[in-house]
Amino acid sequence: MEQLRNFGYLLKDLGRLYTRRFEERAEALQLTLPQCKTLGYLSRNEGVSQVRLAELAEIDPMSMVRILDYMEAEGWVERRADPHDRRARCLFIKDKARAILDEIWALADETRREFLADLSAEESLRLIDMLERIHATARAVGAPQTAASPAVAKSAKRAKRAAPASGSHSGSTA
Amino acid sequence: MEQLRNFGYLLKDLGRLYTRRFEERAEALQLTLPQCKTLGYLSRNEGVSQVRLAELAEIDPMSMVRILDYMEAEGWVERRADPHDRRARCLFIKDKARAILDEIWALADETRREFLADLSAEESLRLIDMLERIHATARAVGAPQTAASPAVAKSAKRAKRAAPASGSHSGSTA
DNA sequence: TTGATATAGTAACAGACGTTATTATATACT
DNA sequence: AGTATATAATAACGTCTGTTACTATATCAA
Repeated sequence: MEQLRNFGYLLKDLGRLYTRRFEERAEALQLTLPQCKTLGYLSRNEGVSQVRLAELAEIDPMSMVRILDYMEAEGWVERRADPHDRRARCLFIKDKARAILDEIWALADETRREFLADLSAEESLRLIDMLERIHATARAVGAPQTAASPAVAKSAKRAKRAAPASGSHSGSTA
Repeated sequence: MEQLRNFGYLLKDLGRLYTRRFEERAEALQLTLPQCKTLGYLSRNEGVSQVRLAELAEIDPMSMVRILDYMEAEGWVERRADPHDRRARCLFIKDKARAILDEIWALADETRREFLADLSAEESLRLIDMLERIHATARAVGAPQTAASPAVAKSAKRAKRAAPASGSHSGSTA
């Protein structure tokens, strides 16, 4: 009963640990997990726009901008103008990136294997299946204003919950 | 085979979605997930020091400082001087916090139930069991310099991977 | 056409989190 | 006692991620 309460933290922490471990392995490449993921999706969908790629990889478009900024600057990917839409860019991966795709898969495999070491092959599959089902549920719950909503817009402003850098928590702060 | 590669991202994203959902529910309290977790552990271990609480909750000590800074400023917890060690502080929760502990458990239960809605009770238990086993593995892997290591210290500096705020690849585009 | 609205991409800002360095005090060693 | 080392807490800093607002272009309606 007690550990049920830790469910959320378990997820959060596992994500953190996995990311850290993966990026530790990928240090020679100087690429983060989201960057690698982006490269993976792009390699199978060259020519797409940024929004499209963001959709495919389920990454926030603004984050995608930053990922691409870095990867373009480092010569992993290329942004070309879209001949049909002057707002859009078509994305391509460069040879430098193509050359390391296999290495990225290998790193991901290693890391996953390491994490799943205590589980049987069958358990691993069931685990991933369950995680995917939960993920589908979670995504549905998280974005409820897709279909029929009176366009009310949720505006509840979030107050700061972090302590100010320094100085204040003596004053009043609010 | 393909989805196996998403394992890490699945974890990361589930953690993100869970945290978001929980904090959405907890908005009236103005408490984040780590803050709630801290409160939970503190309620069962009043009088401990910050490092000890950080250990118990498996939260980085520096993060714990910030969590407590906020919660002290808001009147959820109290830091008292330790009579036996002038460096340390003894931590206590205040009545304001004690009054909402049950509410926090309820929020956590609701959120977890929501996420696990598509799984049978038995599956949920197995899932959590597997996640905990993975977590143990992951933590062991992540912190290998516990026992016998020649105190070499890992110093590999990480270069910046984020694109600089602006300026560099600007030139024409801006 | 002209005007309204949507969309692609981005800039600027804010919050959360991790890392390293610093200060005060405690403990161990000689 | 006197020096070295460890520890509790924190400050300062940097990166990552999310949010909001803005610009340029496209699409739709009259």
